[in-house]
Amino acid sequence: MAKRVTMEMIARACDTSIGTVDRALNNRKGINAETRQRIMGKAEELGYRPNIMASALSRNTDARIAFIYPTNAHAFFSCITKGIQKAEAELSRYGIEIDYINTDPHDPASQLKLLEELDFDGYDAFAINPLSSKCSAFVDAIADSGKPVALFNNDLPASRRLFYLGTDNSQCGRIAGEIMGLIMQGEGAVTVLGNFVHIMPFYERYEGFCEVIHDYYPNIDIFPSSDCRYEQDLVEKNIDKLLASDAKKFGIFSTGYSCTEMACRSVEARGRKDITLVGCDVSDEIAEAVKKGWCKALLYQDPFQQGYQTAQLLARNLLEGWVPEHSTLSIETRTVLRQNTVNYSGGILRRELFI
Amino acid sequence: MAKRVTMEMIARACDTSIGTVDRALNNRKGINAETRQRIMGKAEELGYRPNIMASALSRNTDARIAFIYPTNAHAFFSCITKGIQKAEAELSRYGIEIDYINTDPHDPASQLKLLEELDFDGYDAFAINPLSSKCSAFVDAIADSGKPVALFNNDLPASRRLFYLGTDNSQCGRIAGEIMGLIMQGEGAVTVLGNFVHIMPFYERYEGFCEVIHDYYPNIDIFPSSDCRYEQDLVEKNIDKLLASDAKKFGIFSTGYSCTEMACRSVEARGRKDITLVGCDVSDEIAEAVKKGWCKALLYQDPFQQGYQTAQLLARNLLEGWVPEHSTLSIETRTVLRQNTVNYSGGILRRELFI
DNA sequence: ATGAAAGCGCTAACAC
DNA sequence: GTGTTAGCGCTTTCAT
Repeated sequence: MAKRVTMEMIARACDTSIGTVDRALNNRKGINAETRQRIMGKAEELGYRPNIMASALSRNTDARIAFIYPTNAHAFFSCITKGIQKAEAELSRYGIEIDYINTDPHDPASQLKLLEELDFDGYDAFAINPLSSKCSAFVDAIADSGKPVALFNNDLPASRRLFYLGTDNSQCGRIAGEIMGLIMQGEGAVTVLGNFVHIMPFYERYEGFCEVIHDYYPNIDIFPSSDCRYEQDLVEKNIDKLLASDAKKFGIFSTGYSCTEMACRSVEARGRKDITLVGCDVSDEIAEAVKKGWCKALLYQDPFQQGYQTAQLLARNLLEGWVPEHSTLSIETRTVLRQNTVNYSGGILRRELFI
Repeated sequence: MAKRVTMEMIARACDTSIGTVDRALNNRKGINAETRQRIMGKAEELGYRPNIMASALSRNTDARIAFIYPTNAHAFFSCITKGIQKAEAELSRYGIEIDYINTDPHDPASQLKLLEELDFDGYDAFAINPLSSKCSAFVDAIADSGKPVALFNNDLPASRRLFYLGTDNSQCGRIAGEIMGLIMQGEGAVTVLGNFVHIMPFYERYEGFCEVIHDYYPNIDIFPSSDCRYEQDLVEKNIDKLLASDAKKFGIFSTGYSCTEMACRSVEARGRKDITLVGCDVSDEIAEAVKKGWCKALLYQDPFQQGYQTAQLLARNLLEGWVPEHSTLSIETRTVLRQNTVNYSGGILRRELFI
């Protein structure tokens, strides 16, 4: 092992005690400002890097991370949870504990209420999937108290988060546009389904999609579509409108899991494999539709990774003071086609086989 | 922190000393067989799990992993190295060191020679990308000595490796077939390029590809192609033959980075964007061809992950005795289209932005 | 074959 | 504000 620089070496070099070095290095109170400077300088000079194992061993008490995010029955959220749990299992050895604090995905207000009532002192770090821009105030308040807060799945760029981790929604839409254009060979009419009013990322996907169709496949017409909320009827109406046009080829880009499920049902009920359906997210029902050919491709946000990586990175910040170079961290959107739906089970990339 | 079971607790419960518990738990010599049994039983009963931090701290000396794999100038190999290096940086804190032992990718004999001469005693674990089935003997010899050996990128299923980690080549071919079928709308003629004689995985990709074309797109003809080795001329000849047919649409599946580069050049030189070219791996040149539309899609093996994960998992085995549930671990093949080539730079998924 | 004890590098509690 | 010291859970060496 390369000779490791220890706190004791710094103490000797500065002609002081290891206790004072500890105070300086860890920003504790009760230390003379210039002593701190001197020690920090020496540590830098010697290339000191804390031994996190000794640290965790000595601390002998867990750090707690609060994971605040919505859940419901859909696989998307349970995959996030599984990812966090995997990280938790790995991190428990390093004295990190995680609390799961869930609210309803469709009720931003309940998340805000929860944040208002939460005892922040009980936690050392926070990971939040914010449902509303009003969460910013809480993020900033926590950050002010010196504790790290990570955002995932949905960003609040104006907040003082340590980092945001998620997929690039615009690129998701762009890839969908590319697949659509390739399969439709640059001609026909398409429509985009989504719950645009309620869910911000859907709009970003829509924009990315339109950009690509516009730039690379200008002969494909984009039919304006009205919001689908969570209603099959509205989906049918939009598809009816699309099919009523005199185009030769038809395409549908569905920007979220719920409308993807509805679109799959609709295309299957109509028995129209000639329609190029491209969707988002994976569930067992959606995967089945892809296997049978009703849906041609899916864009996968890898929710498991979103949970796992957020937890891991936050732990790294806690354990070794790591900070990201970029405050926005992305998970690459994966493309799922018929031949790799087998990798997905319960809407999740099968982690018993895949790393 | 949940009350952790320590060696001291086991020692007390067994009315023996912590030193003896250490001997039992870590399979050291100099301990009575039944004492060992008793201690192991108690440890199991109490749910003992070693504290790897205390262990590493106390050991105060590094474990060494030998990484034996081929390299040349191509991005594919440098990405593997970058992945290993990332793992190394993370693992150095846990007393793990890595040695990089490289040979020429096209010279299996030199790798064998190296294995013959290597001092196995200098290492605690081994990660090997084997170039020949003759490596099996070394894998087994090392395994017999009780040290873990992981294989990556290329498997030797008959060997006594701890695990194999890589992509599913058959699925890579299947996905390529799917993309080809979708874009060609199920009709036309395709050929498959590769270096089949020398490189085993290429053949697996070929088979997967043919399966899908056969099962789902039976109206696409597959033209037999002769081996391309590393020669542009041979690629041109194969493509000439393909184009000489009376098919309306043409497709090319290229099974490795070198023939993908050559195929991109050929398609561009011919100015034939109508040819559906699907390739494997990413380099700057290949990415450029995708951006410009000469190549429609790439299948990416994520060499970075292959290196990174192999190192991480081997370390986990060393530090905490982890063993995989399945001895074959896969990295999911990624699909790269024009809209996500920007994520790749120097043939690698940009890790400064992407997790 | 077994036990005792000295650390590994750090934190936290206490003394000055 | 600073120094001292007792552990954290384990490995390793030295007695027995």
